[in-house]
Amino acid sequence: MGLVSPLFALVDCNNFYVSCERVFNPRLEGKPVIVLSNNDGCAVARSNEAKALGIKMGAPLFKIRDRVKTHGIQVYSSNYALYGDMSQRVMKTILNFTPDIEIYSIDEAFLDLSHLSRCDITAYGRRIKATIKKWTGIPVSIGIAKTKTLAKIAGGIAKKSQKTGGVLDLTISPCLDRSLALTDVKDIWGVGPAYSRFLKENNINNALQLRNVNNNTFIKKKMGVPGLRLIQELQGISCYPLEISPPPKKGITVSRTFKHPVETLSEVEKAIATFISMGAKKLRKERSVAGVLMVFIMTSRFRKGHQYYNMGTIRLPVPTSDTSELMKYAGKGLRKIFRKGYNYKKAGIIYKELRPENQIQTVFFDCKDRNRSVKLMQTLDEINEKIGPGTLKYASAGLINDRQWQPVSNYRSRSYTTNWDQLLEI
DNA sequence: TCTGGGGTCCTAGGACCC
DNA sequence: TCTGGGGTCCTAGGACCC
Repeated sequence: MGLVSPLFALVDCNNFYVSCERVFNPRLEGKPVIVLSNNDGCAVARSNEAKALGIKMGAPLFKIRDRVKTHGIQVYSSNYALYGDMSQRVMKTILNFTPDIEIYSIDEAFLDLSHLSRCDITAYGRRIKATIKKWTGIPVSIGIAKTKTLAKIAGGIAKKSQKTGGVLDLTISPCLDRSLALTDVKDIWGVGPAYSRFLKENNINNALQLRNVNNNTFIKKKMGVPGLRLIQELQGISCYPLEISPPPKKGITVSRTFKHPVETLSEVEKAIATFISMGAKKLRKERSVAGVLMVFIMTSRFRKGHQYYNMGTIRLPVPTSDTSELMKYAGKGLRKIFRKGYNYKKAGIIYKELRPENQIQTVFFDCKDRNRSVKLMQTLDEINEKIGPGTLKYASAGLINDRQWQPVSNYRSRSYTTNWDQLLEI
């Protein structure tokens, strides 16, 4: 530690969701393809061809229907079972090269390459890229640099520039400055719309200009401590180390936008009950219990006029991951915030103050039989694991066909890799 | 009548990420 | 008509305490 100066690589899957669909449907190669968010709402992944047609990230499907039609854009509902499984395959492939990997998101990983001999770094990157493509079918770009922020910039250029062949090492300085000058501030990791506007108002337009800023207090005032770290990272001083084992989660959220607005308390109750159950399952998978439960409901933020948003917070007497107990409290919370006369478009639950399940302190007057509840939940999870999700559930979540709020996905591909009934046919 | 200052904790909101 | 979901961190301001 500390003897070797750090060297990071960022492995970033290209248009990940689209690439996953292409692995199992090669006819999509070379065609414009988009993958939609929940409820087939917005485009959340676009192939290069779709980007070239001007389809923006997050564009609502109903606004791009005409282009979809005229250009024959291939449309897919998101298939998270497939993407999650493909992600695992990519990460396992990387682990064949080094154990020092931080899985940063479903389609990105940081690698620590500090201990590698510096002369053949780019060749090493190319081997990783070729192996991932060969073993999983997923194309990736790789950026290499002294800090994570610089590796992100390198990866961004590697993805766009044909010349790099998908791998760019920015440790060599003339190349570094040129790349920074070519990087718009809005494309820097950690710079969003607000900071981008602020920087441009002050004539800081690219990453090189930001790196060379000498008035730190003015940055600190507007962008806080993260702003200062950002500049350091651009200067090659690493502020964000590799995090090999992920820190424990601080909260678990389950929320959905309803395709059709929901008016009645009983409909919202069913949705909330379902979210409680989904979230409780996640809690148990993490071997955690929640100390605080929050319930929220809201009307559409795109609608003019009467809006309503509210959140109910409930401190649980004893932290728990028991579905029926959580449902009881969620119902109370919901009834506190529910108002008649609104069209609700979205609702959700949040579990907070998570802690390991083996650290619960019971209160003296706790009358619930906790051992029995733990056994019941284990049985429930096992049955749903074996026979299929949703085999056993609580009646309060509603029966399959009376859920008006339930999501739609009209363009779903099959779960090629995770469901025996949906394997690829040849 | 004159009425301090420092510390902690909590929460809401803003900013960012994918 | 139709507009995603799940996270993190930081900061400012209020409540409260001594």
